[in-house]
Amino acid sequence: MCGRYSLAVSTSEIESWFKAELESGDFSPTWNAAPGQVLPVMVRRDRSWLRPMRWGFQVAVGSGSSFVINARTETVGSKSSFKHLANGFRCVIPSTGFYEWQKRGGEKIPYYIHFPDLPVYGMAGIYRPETLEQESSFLILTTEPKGIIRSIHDRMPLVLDREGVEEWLDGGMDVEVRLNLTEQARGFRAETYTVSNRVNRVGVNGPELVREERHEAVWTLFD
DNA sequence: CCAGACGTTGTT
DNA sequence: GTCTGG
DNA sequence: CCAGACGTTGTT
DNA sequence: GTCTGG
Repeated sequence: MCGRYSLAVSTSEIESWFKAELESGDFSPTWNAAPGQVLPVMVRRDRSWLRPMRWGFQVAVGSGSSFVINARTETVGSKSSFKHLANGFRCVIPSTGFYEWQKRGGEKIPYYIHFPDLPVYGMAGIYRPETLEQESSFLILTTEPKGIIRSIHDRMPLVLDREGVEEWLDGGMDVEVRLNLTEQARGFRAETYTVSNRVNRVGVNGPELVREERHEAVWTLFD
């Protein structure tokens, strides 16, 4: 699953990597992007835009509702809550790395995961457009973890390189077909290591959050 | 038409 | 609220 | 994702 | 246990 990530680059670097223009506002680099925050998200209209959106939204479930921050790639195209968004409101969330918590005994140990060959990348997402009642908000799609990441957690975000970003945003294909295409292995390295549990506190931020405590491995993401 | 499900984890 | 299944 | 709160009155 | 806030 993906519940925290870093976006440790300036707005202008995001604009240039994604060839997109910021619609409004400004963003500082962050090493602790968390659900509930407003973050830059790429959408495609006439051209590519970076739009401020809130991470997560309420989904009706049972008689009540739940705050959801992820959707499974396996089911996003068929679940009633997400199907319409997956077909019409796809987006890409800029990122420079993400965190996963490994359960070890009763402890949860945070790992930072990033890609040395892909220092900036996108995560596939869907979003709810702005309405009179509610601001725009997004979810991050999750998938089966690949390679070394399997030893940390059983889900991870759907990571997109430049080509993947185009495949996810472009064209008129059915969302199931599109996901199959987007999930094709492309083979780049993932570096993973444990970090300080200071990242647990959403109010804490700074480059020290991604400082390595214990190195685990550099491995191929897709094998 | 109505009834029932509808999201993610992780744990048992 | 909205979709699927019957 | 994690952290932290989680009830009611009435009074200041 | 469950909800809210970040």
